[in-house]
Amino acid sequence: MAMPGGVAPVVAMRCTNPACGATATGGGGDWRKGWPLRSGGFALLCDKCGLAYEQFVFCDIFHQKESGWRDCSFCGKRLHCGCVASKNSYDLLDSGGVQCVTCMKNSTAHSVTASGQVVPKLFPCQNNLRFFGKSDELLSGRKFEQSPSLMLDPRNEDIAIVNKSNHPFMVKGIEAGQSSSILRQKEIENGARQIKWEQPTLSIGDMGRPFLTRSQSALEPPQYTRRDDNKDPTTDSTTSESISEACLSMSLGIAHNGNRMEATSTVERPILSPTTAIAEGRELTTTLSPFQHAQRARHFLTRPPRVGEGAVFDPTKDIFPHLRVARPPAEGRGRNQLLPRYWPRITDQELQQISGDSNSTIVPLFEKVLSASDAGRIGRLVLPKACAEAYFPPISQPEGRPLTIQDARGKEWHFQFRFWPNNNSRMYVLEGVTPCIQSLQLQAGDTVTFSRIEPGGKLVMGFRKATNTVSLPDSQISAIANGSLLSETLFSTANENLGVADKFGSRPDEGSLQFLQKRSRNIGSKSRRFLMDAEDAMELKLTWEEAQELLRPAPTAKPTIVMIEDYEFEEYDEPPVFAKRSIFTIRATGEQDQWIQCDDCSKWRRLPLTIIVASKWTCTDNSWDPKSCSCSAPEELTPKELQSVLQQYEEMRRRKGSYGLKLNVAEMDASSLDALATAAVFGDVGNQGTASVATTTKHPRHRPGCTCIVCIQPPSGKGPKHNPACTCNVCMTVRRRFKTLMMRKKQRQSEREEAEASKKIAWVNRDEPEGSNLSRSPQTLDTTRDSSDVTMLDKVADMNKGHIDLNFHPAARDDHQGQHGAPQARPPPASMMGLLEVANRPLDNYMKQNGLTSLAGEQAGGSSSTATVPPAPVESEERTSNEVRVASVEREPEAMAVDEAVGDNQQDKGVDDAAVLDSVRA
DNA sequence: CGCTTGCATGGGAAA
DNA sequence: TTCCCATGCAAGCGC
Repeated sequence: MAMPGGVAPVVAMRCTNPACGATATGGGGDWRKGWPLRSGGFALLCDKCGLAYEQFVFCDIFHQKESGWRDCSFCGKRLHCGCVASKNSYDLLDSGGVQCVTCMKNSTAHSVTASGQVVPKLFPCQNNLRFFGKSDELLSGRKFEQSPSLMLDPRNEDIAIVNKSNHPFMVKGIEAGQSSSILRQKEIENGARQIKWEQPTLSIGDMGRPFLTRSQSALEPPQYTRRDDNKDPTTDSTTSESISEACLSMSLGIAHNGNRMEATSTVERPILSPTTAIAEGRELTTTLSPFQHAQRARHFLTRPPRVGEGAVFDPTKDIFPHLRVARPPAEGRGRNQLLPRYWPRITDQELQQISGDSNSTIVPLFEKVLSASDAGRIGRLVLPKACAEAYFPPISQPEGRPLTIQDARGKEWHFQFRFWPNNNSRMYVLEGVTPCIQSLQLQAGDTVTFSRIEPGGKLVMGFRKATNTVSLPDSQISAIANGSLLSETLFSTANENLGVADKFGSRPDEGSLQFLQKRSRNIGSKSRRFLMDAEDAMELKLTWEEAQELLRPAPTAKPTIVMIEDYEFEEYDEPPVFAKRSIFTIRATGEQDQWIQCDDCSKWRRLPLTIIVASKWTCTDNSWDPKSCSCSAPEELTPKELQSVLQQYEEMRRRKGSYGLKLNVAEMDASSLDALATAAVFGDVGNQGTASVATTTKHPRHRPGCTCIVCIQPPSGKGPKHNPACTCNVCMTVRRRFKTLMMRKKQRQSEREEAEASKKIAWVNRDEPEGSNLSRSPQTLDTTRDSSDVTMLDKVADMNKGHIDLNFHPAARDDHQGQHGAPQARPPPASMMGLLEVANRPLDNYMKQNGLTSLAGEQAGGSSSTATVPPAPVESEERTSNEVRVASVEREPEAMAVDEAVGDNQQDKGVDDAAVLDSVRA
């Protein structure tokens, strides 16, 4: 395209940060989106200046992002962020910063630099004329005298050309391909968003301010003036117009141009590039939310929009019908506008599935992520007040009215729609949802969507299992905010491994999802309103296991010992720190090492156990071993050893992951102690191998290797602080459950005693001398299992299925022994840490080495089992790693049994831990 | 004793 | 500061 004035532009991008001003030609820089420009689009920042966008985070119309406050660039007045945007308490400045309302009145003839320097208004501007950069420099011309530059707004693809006369002018749609490709590449490289710029129906800048530019053409004088100065008098009745209102006027204006009034969003479809709308959805909702249009324009509208006719804003429909984008509800009569987290995210495919082949159309109303109480047995689903009042029949009495809602399969569910008076307000609930929830197998974290079929107005509900999503465009910020996606993101890795599909009404891998949802519940519910950037979400693509591997107690943290149910726990006041992943190994001597990989040469170096290394570590940081403080130094481990260690490490992680994923929710309750059992397993392994991987699930407040109950629970940040006499609900429930279990156990045992009376002799013949179980060495266990062992293992397998067979108890064997000998006194109750001492010698060694209080030792006095257990033998070092691995695999069911058994044991210290261990190790 | 029901409470998001 | 809403909790009820 010929450039105006015949100037051959040099494509260059200039950092909009006045403090930086770096210019890159040809895309050599690394650019990112900066602060929003009042005229739409965003400033352009280079990586050189290192200016994070978050530093300029501001509140948009929907308050999706807040940073608390900003200072007026003129007077320094502190402007509190948030609602001030919609109240027009400040105005955005293209050079960054904001301008308070007072200064706005005085600044019509000014422009301003970010530093607060007031400069005269820059230049007469034609349509779409825009300036990015330091206005003072532009005026002085010192930067642009020598070479004309193009400054590109990454969103707008509008190019401001500055020629020697310092008159920038905008060229739309040209060179954008070249320049935007740079940005596109950078965006993709950064992984922040998968933005596709290929199909700009209009320029991207128009996407960000879809109607502004076009209307500016019609409405604005050819000047670079404040938006507020160019209000459409027919629609702007107030002196303080927000961006959205400006957009409203634009949309209506376009609606007048031939589209139906109702279809404010229909109007947008041909305007918006779907891909861009997705990518820039946040800005889209900021500047031009159809829902906001609907809200604001409600009094203009005479008919509700019809989804099936394309009335509902659906930026993905044309090209990405399968993408899930939060759609603002098409309508709403509620006084309050619907929060984005309730915006339905129904794909067209799902809409099609609901409506079937009929001519009916679906109006997505809202959705809600089920909370624990929603999905619980109580059968009440709390409805967002605004949604209930907007979309459900009005009710005046707390008793409410019956409501029939059809699910996607056509089945009708009858609920009671009612409310409770609550703080001079109402709390709306759907009662009787349990059958529906159970039928659809919904759980906390899943999402229920509510829609309406038109004509007829019948309510329909769909559901969506909490699952992973593909790339996370900004437009789904609202979805992130609603928590489900957060949890989805958090556990996306596991989900991806499972190949979980997200289908409307489908049933993806339920067991795994249950696991994930169970685990994500605590996070999701608490983080429901958390707000993250897509980048943050990317960063959080970790499983809990992975996250915990990176969490360590702060080096300076001193734990305080608290007693809970007679067990000692370490409590750290300081938050955990993120550490580089390391591998702990145990030698045959019991000595443990920490291995860490150099980020430069990838060699593994030995570190002291107590060292916590930050995210990046190289050999040169190895001040503990002068021989290995250089990348040129040879690796201490032989390749074979290294391979063995890494294999075990990966195997451990893999098996641990798959093990967890196989469990259902109920099992997970008990198996949260898997680390304990796994540690026990590998503790044996450690005795058998040359260098074994010491596994642990690290709680952020505890040291590596700690296997106490706190460590093996998610890092909630709040450790148990219950005392033995605690009468809180949890403790009472736990005790009650234990009591029930014990009663059932006794009942079953008495029943089975009769049934098994005929088998006594056979069992007697098979029984071994007292204490044989505990006195066995691990290798004996592996190699000399007799049939009774097999039987026991079968029972262990049953336990692994989630059924805690309380009859399977060494006490039963004792009973058998008692049949042919003197009745034996029941072993004194052992502690969980007694189990640990038996099964986890190396870890205990580790704890001692690290000066940790030996919980096992604390409990050993009262545990006969620990007293009778000989030290785990050290196996020959000739044993290969493969053998070690096999041994660990064989013992995995036992570990799982320990999970269950110990899990129950926690409920009451009186449980016969030693007996459980007997049975597990038998 | 367990379940249901109705209300209270408190954290946190929104205004 | 207001208000939403997830959840706790106690009273009532039925088995």
